[in-house]
Amino acid sequence: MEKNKKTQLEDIAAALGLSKSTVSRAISGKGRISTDTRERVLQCIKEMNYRPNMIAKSLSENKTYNIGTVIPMDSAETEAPFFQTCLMGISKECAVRDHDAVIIGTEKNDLSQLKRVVDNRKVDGIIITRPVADGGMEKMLRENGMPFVVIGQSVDKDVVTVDSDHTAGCRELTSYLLMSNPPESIGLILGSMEHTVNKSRLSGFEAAFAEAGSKPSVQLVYTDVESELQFSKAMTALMKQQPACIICGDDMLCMRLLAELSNLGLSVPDDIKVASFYDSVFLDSYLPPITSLIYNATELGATAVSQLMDMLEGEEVEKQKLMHFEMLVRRSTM
Amino acid sequence: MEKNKKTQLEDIAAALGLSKSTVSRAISGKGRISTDTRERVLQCIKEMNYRPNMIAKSLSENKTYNIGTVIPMDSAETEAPFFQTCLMGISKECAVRDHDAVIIGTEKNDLSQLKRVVDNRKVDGIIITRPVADGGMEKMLRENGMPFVVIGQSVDKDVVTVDSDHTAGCRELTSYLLMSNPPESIGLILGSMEHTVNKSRLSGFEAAFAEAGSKPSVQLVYTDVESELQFSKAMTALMKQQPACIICGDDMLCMRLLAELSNLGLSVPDDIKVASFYDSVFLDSYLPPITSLIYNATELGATAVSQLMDMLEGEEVEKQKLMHFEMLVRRSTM
DNA sequence: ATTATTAGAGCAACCGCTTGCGCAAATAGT
DNA sequence: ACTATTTGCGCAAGCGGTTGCTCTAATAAT
Repeated sequence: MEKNKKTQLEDIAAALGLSKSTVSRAISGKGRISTDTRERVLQCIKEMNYRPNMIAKSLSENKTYNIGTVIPMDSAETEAPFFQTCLMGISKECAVRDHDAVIIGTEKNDLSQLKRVVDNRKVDGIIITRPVADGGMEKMLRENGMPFVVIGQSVDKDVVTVDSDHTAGCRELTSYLLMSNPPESIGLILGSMEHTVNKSRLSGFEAAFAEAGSKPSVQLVYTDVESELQFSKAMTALMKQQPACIICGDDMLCMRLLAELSNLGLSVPDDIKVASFYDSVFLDSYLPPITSLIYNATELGATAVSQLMDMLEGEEVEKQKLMHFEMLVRRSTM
Repeated sequence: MEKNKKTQLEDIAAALGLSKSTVSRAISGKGRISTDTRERVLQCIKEMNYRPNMIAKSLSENKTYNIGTVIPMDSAETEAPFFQTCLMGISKECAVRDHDAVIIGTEKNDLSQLKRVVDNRKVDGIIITRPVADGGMEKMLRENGMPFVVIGQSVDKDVVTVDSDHTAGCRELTSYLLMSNPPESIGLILGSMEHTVNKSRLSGFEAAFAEAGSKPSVQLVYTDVESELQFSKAMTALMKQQPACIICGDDMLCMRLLAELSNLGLSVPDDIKVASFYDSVFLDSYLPPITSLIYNATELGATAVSQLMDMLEGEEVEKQKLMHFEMLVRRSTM
């Protein structure tokens, strides 16, 4: 296990007959330095394959070059592809900026992991994905002076958020369905209202009806993603109203709905039309392909990182940034 | 933004009239120290709410207290719940050991992210989840003297791996089906053979037949998870053989299979039986519930971290650790 | 030609913690 | 009672970068 020491600042300084400071400045481009030496240094760095020791850099700059990402560990939530896709965007954008993403798994109302990371000063800032409404995390982070960005909505209008425009998306989708279906035949099925995202969706749904001068009649709020019993009951109640179209809040619900419909002998789109949020691999490979609002989770993650990075660099950032959905009309609603 | 400096070693040393070194030793318990002062220090730390600066600790100890986790970023793979669940186990176990998990998203055959993290010395070790067979990563890591553990299989019998025993699991499942179904009616549907895990599954499948003194006849290896066209074609070919049971390599395939069967008007388990690997929320909430091999991804992740940690501490660790599946017989095969 | 200014580079302190070494006091050995 | 050990603690040198300040040489200004 003879590990030949990594080359360090000193080495390349020696090789060029310069001092550490000069080399350091050549790299960062911060102080005053001649373009000539600068290039010589950069050249030498390449040749000697020098990579700075980020830990040392961190210590002296008081920056970690890490950002924390809190993701829920509750099993049902965890399995939603959203978080993982989002994580990819975060990871990618971090890499671009020479940062890294450390994950912070949190269980409902348990801030201990987050606290640990904050106390240990392991990150420069934090990204919260899909917060539950109580805002406990935000409060804690603020108290500890830790900058953060939320992916989703926040009750506090002062926090920086990035979100898909669920309200507009759901409104657009609903309006589209209202064009060729009677208002009383359109149903909505959502996950728990504990997640702010579902509130947004609901308000878009209602807005579309308001615009059309009518009111929703068939509607279902399905509040517990984990309980199969509750889902079945809710489904039965919903189907009794004989909706002609159903909008699903997410693709997990949609898959279960589709299975249920198939059990009932109803075929899509002939007997009933179905549309959903988010475009996981399920929805476009399903037969028939499902109309959906395309949800670029990767982009959301990447944008959140950008916002956070800008904050850390002291720039003014746009609060409450909203990304547009793309509505993809497919066979399930034709 | 007036951030009152965090209390540091010096402060608590001053408060007690001791030196930094003594306090440091009191914390780590490494040097020689009287139990009396030790307790006083610990007490004072609590009172002054001291948390060591991990960066400084890292620099002097030459340890990062971070472990890297490479996860695939290819969209289809990414959406598999496996990785995320696994990540939860990793995160949890890291926390227990006061470490953190940094994520390394990699796209097929692109080692650049991994290289960046390694070069930057951001981690003490790395966990690779579900490697593709070529072993490029492993080679790179070895060359850079970076310790690692693989979740899955490796071609190199010298690397430390943790995996569910897919061979045994698939054998058990197949044997169970062979008890009440004719051998020629059992089909298998797998993802790409590029993933070693599918090889293991296949060999377990074959082993069960061998034990029963017969050979598999209906069999399908579905090699491209992303191509819907290929999936359809493969399905058609499979169904032509009129299997009475189908084993799916993972729950994603299973969901698609179920959708397809439903389209064909076949009902489970009356017309055809279905069993699968991994127990995502899909499989047990589906109607009927699907027989499956329960795959504790969280435990896999946690175990990988333990193994890696032990390696880093210089202990001997068990190579090729295998975790048992639990077979859960449900209605889909009754 | 002489002075004022600036550009280029080096010295050394610092970031906050660990640790090898040294020294005095306490304990053990004979 | 006197030396040999051991115990408890402090000093100061790292770890590998960054950065404020200083100094000299080069350029600009008068």
